[in-house]
Amino acid sequence: MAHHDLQTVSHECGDCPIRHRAVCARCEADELQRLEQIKYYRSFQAGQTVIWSGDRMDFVASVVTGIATLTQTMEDGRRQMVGLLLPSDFVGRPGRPTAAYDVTATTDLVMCCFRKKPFEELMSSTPHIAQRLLEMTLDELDAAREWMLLLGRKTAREKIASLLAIIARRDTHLKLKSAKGSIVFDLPLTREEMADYLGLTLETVSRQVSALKRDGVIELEGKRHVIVRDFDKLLEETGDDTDGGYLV
Amino acid sequence: MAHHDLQTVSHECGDCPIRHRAVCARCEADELQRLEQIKYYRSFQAGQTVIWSGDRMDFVASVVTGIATLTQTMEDGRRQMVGLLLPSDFVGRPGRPTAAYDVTATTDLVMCCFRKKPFEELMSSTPHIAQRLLEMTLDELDAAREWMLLLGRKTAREKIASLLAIIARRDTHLKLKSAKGSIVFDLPLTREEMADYLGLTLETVSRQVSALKRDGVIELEGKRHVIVRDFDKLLEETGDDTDGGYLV
DNA sequence: CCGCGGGTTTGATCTGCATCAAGGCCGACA
DNA sequence: TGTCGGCCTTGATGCAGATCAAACCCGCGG
Repeated sequence: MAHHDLQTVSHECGDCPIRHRAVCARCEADELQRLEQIKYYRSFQAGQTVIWSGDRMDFVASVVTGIATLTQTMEDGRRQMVGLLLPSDFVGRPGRPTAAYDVTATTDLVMCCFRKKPFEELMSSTPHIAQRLLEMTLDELDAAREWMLLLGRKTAREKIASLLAIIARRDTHLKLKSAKGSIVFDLPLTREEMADYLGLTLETVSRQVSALKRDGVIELEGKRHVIVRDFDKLLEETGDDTDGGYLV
Repeated sequence: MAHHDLQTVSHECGDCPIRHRAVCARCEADELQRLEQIKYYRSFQAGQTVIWSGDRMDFVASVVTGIATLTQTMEDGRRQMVGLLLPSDFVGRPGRPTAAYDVTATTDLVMCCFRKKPFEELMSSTPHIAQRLLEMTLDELDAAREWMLLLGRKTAREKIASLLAIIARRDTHLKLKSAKGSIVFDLPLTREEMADYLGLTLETVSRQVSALKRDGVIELEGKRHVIVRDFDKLLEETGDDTDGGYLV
């Protein structure tokens, strides 16, 4: 099959990761059409549960707008967040029938869903989708392992700084450290959610956020609005290697 | 292309995960031959470093015999193990030029390596290899997230019990709980390595192992040889859901 | 205008694990 | 056979973060 002009085409929902490398506009058009056919949108209100751990999950999806969390809960109620889904992040595992975690909308949320069965078929007929998914999954794995270091070895203050740095980075699309200018963002999580993410209690989170503010690392307007005037200063608090870039 | 008799063929290194689903013996033979061509073995002594984080990594590999660990280290020396590689586990990420973690042999180790470039080519021409890798990576991601719960929310005693349960399970290939009979195995890790895995200090590990022994949850012969007479009793100590199976 | 409730802060106290320190065990090697 | 060096255990003490307990802030509905 001859390939024609090279260009990137993406199906219409913004940053959705289920899009193709630049291959061949014609072949892509085909696949995109098939994607469109199995795709639908779902909206959730802040606080709503998207799916419970163990439930049958017959779709895969990507976040269009809003924020969702993945959490695990122990019988006695101890909770650990194991993932934070921002726009363009992907949820769901082809080949797995049930959800492995609770997925919850922490803000109003729109997801772009693909019915799983046809998605899997599409996947096996178009190899680069599997490769794209593999790449994304490897990224998630790296992030999870980075988080293991945080949970196992960082102090409360370092944990808070790391979380703030990650959110700041994600919000502003800076991949590495950016020295210039202030970064301003709204915390998408309550203190309790931050605690569940960091393996702390909400009181400790509150105290450490106050401490970072007192020490001039961050500024706060209200409880959620954060201003970082000197990102490097924040990075120093994370305990991470600062010179080698973020993901070594 | 016509498919012939269905059967599973595997290239000759034991449990290596880079093997094929049952497809077609003839097609497989082809691919296996290509795999053989790019494959080689490497041996390491206990304690040797296989590769340092950040180094160029021009192969992917699977563990044939022995045990290796993945660790991350902070500048000040705090260490967190982020993966434990037992026979048949896979290391390396297609599409990534450098290693993301230190890989160390904790016992004598034999790995079956594939040169990365040709492996990637093979991967793009035989889609089910990418799918197999995706599946394995998803499994690793699940394990990493399970571990995040452990690091963030479990007590020292629960952490030890969980580690013992995982090793016992891996050693004996039981997928879920098995009530019957004693399980006997050797700890493949020193107390310090266990500590690095669990986000504890070696002293705490030692104390909690002693405590589990004192409380009759495990028996010890020497320092490394563990006997679990009642696996359920051990599972109760892990804090995990015991009824729903292991991976919910 | 008040009262209510969810999220947050702050203080006082407690505790599980880290830290510091001393020995014990045991295999290797002279 | 002694002793040296890894690894492990055990004890004493300290401290970061958990827990318990108030009170504050602020948007919202009455």
